Amino acid sequence: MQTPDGPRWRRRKTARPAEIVAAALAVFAEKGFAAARLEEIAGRAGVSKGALYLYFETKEDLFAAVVREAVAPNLEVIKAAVGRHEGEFAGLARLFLTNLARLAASLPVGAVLKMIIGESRNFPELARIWRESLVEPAFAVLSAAIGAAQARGEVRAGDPRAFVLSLVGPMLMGVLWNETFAPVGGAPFDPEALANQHLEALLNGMLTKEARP
Amino acid sequence: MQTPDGPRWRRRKTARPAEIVAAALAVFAEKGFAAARLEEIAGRAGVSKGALYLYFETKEDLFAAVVREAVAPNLEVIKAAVGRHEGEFAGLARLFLTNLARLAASLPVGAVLKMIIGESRNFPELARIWRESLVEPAFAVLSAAIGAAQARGEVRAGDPRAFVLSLVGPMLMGVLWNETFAPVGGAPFDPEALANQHLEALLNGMLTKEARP
Amino acid sequence: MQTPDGPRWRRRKTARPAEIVAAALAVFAEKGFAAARLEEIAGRAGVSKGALYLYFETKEDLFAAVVREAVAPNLEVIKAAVGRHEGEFAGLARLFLTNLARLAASLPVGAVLKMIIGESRNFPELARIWRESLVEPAFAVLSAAIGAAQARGEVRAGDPRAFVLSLVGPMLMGVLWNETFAPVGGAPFDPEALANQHLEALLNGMLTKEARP
Amino acid sequence: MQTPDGPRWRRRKTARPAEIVAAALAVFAEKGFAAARLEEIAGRAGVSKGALYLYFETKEDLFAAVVREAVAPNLEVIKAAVGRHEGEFAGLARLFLTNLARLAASLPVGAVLKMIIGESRNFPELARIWRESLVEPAFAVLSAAIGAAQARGEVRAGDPRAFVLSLVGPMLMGVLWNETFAPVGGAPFDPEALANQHLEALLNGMLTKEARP
DNA sequence: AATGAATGAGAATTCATTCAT
DNA sequence: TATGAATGAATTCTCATTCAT
Repeated sequence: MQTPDGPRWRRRKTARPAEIVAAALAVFAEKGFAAARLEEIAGRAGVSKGALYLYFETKEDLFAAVVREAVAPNLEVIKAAVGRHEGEFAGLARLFLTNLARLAASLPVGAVLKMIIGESRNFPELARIWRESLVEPAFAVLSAAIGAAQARGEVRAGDPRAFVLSLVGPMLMGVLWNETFAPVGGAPFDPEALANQHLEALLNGMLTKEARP
Repeated sequence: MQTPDGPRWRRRKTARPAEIVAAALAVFAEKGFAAARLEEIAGRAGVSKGALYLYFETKEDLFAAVVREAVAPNLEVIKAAVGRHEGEFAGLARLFLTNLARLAASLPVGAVLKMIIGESRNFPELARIWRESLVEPAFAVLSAAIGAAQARGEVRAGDPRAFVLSLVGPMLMGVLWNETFAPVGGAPFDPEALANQHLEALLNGMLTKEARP
Repeated sequence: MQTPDGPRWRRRKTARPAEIVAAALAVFAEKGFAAARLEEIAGRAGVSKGALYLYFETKEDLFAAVVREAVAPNLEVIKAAVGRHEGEFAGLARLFLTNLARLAASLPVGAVLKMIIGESRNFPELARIWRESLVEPAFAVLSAAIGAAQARGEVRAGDPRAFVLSLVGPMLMGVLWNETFAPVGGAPFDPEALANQHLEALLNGMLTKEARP
Repeated sequence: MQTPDGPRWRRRKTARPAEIVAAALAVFAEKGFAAARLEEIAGRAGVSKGALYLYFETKEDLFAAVVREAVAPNLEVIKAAVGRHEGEFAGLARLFLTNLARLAASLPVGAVLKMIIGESRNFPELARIWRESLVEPAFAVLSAAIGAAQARGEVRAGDPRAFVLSLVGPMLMGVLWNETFAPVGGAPFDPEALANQHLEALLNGMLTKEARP
């Protein structure tokens, strides 16, 4: 069935599942799980409806694959941060947010986030996977680093987990904003600019030295 | 669910719509529009499926009512902030976040936010209503205040809109977190504590004076 | 409950069933049984939906009343014809068609006819009532008269029942036409003019003497 | 209804729509639009409910297809008559009624007629299509022929359109009778016999020469 | 492997009928 | 009597899933 000089065709075949998952991510993120139609996913992936069932047992199974797939690249960001446990907290923070901004530029972070938020109650299993394999590890790494920095007198007193939200919240809301309001006329945020400005403000204070009490 | 010898139902023409909208908000927020079943909404509101149609023409119409209804209480927060246009920016920021935290304690802010984010692509009209009647006004008030404070040398240089995200992003992510991960074992955030800690850190700097470059 | 000088009110009450039946005839004729909504009938009769059930057990019961009611006045036409059994056939035919035309001018003959035709398969009982109490008697009277006239050498040979159709068919199609095509731009037929012209043509020949073979 | 060891269904993409339309015509004619259940149509067509939606968007759409489809064969009758514009009117009349009788023998003319009459008020658009594409053209051809015959002194004076009703009314009432009363015990009319007898009577007079005034 | 016609369970919607008022 | 809010069975329509081709 396969000509020795025509590997293009075989490539295609191997890539099918990934193409389907990519199309599915787009549709699930846009419409939500229930409103997403398999026909549209198949169409965007360039295959027939029936073909989906050659690779995935059910719609839910496909959704699970999408979610699991989406975890992987994000793990890189954490690992990149984890690799530099030592040194000042500011450096870690900068590294983390910068990587997040870079990620947002190349991958549909907003879409994934929206999907997770939107479907967590309908698919607790997946929310758990996501939380346990990605979110909690990230929180743990960052809040541990913050705790250590506090012990060194480097970071002000306070709940480390809340500080994590202080750090990443604006970034995440930024990508969610782009996902939610940009399509209806909202000016989008540039993740990188947002990361830089927020970092300086949060670390050093949004108020000027003169304005502080 | 019902006393066997009591009346099978009771006339509640005036109270019904609000009860239905409340039940619908809960279900739509939990499941999303498409996965929400009218039977469940009716059940939670204590009426029959058919009764919904006495007050709302379609499922979509009910959803629109829910979304529109949810705007009003949030507008209060903005108005409360607008009342104190003068004075230092720090005061306005405190007032705003505090009100937001108070709101989150009494109303399902996270649920509403999640609903808007999740369905914005499926119901652009409603996303537009939200943006125009609530989100942009809030952004406008806050970024104007920030711009003025910058002119007075009170706030550091930077894009005022990005600063708005720096200010409210952690709060919003906090309520979204509670909505998303609390049901699967995530420790919830207390909105008030989050607001206070984030305010002090953002305004004055998360790093201690000694740690600053 | 009734002032001695205000019999209007009592009248109203007594008239209720008749008013309802009249409204129901109009709606059933216009929409057919299944598409007719009790709410519309009630509205046109100026009563509430619930009030219908004070006078009629079910929608079907109301429909039966309408059909039965509609039989009565038509019976008059037949009786008027029956009263003149003797004399020439032409006289009987004229009398019959003229009465039919007069009836059509004062009562919704077309609507009733349409209703009967449209619902006969869904309500065989009613079709049977209609046929046995009105249509067959009319056919019997007319075809008997035709048979007698044939025996007298007054009417040409042929199936008397088919001649009945020849006689009344155009009139009935005329009222059906007015019911069906007049609302979408068809020029309506005047029953009386139709009756007169058809009578002369049918009885004496549509072709002129010269044109006959 | 199905051999237990045969395939559960068979692909019939091309044949299906016509089969469905035929089944739908039968059910719509019998029950009327509103009372017709898609399940019954599907059942009679030998497909599932869902399959209907592969070919027709809605119940109304299917009904429209049925109505539109039913125009075509009837047009043949008119065309056949138009082909003989010249010659005596009697010949045209004979040709027309004979074709109509033949049509009634092979196609459910009565059912279609009943459907149109019954639903004209609920679907004015379809009544308009029927009137404009079939009924008025037929009326125009026949009344023009009658007018010409009158000018030649061949047909007695009178409104040509009314004469058209005189000509076709009995035939149409005959097929409607068969549709309406035959199922409840009424003796059916034979269209061909009816056509022949009516033609002779109408053209030459139902009364014998001796009986004429 | 791949297609897409066909299925059928499930959800929104309608409306005759009931019943608290 | 009279009302009309409330019910729930019935019907249309959708779409994940299956399976003949």
